[in-house]
Amino acid sequence: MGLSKSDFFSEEQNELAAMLKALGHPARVAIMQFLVKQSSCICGDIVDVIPLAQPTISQHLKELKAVGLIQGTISGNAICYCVNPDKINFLQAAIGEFIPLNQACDPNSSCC
Amino acid sequence: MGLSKSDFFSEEQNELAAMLKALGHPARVAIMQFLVKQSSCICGDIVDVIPLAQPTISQHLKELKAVGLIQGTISGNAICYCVNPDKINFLQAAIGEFIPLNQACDPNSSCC
DNA sequence: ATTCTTTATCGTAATATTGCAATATACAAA
DNA sequence: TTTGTATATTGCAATATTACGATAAAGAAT
Repeated sequence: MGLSKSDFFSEEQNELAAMLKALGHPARVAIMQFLVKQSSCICGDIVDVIPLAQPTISQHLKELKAVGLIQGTISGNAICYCVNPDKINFLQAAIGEFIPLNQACDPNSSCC
Repeated sequence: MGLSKSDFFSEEQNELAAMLKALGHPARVAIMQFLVKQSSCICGDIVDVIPLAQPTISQHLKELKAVGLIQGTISGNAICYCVNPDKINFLQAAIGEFIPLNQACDPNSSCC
């Protein structure tokens, strides 16, 4: 159906999935990397760095903003985007929970 | 177009995005959480835990397997899935790089 | 006021994803 | 060999995503 049965899953599962999904596109990964590299939020030149049309970039930024991974504030003419470290920390911790602490069989064993 | 211009982006960007995308669905998040909770790869009962039809679960497992996040080995009749900690570690490190080290403006400043 | 610059929105075509019923495959058990 | 159990594949309908041209909106600069 193309629609996930998000009603069943928990709030946490849905939010985590939404954030991961937002990052699950090379253009958005590239945007994040660029913003971090700037180490400041003097922005507006993302379009020059990524070979996608301006409306497309705007759309990708919107998606990253929607899940809180980046923030944008109006600065006169331009808009100033920067990464929200809190969300990244949350993501990193959530991913860390996917590491099995005491996995009974290691990936090289006969089982896995 | 629905097709990302993945030719432009680097191998790393594409691979990272693919892994994040694979996790970007609540059902697949739930599968990962279940596999980790098992702390062993005695599997086969994922279908009982997640309210999706067996072919749908199989498809989700296939996607997680395709990016290497999980591994499955045939164990007689059933198939034994378990998490690949290496890939999780890779992901966690990659996400960590999204944290701005010396961001010139903090999210509460006038800028961001 | 007009023009330029920057970002957002709308509309839309191409493609991808999600979900499942039906069916296939593969091994185990009887 | 037949039956049962576990997983995969196929086919398809519903929906979502991606990309971009055209256009709008909003402030800056002249």
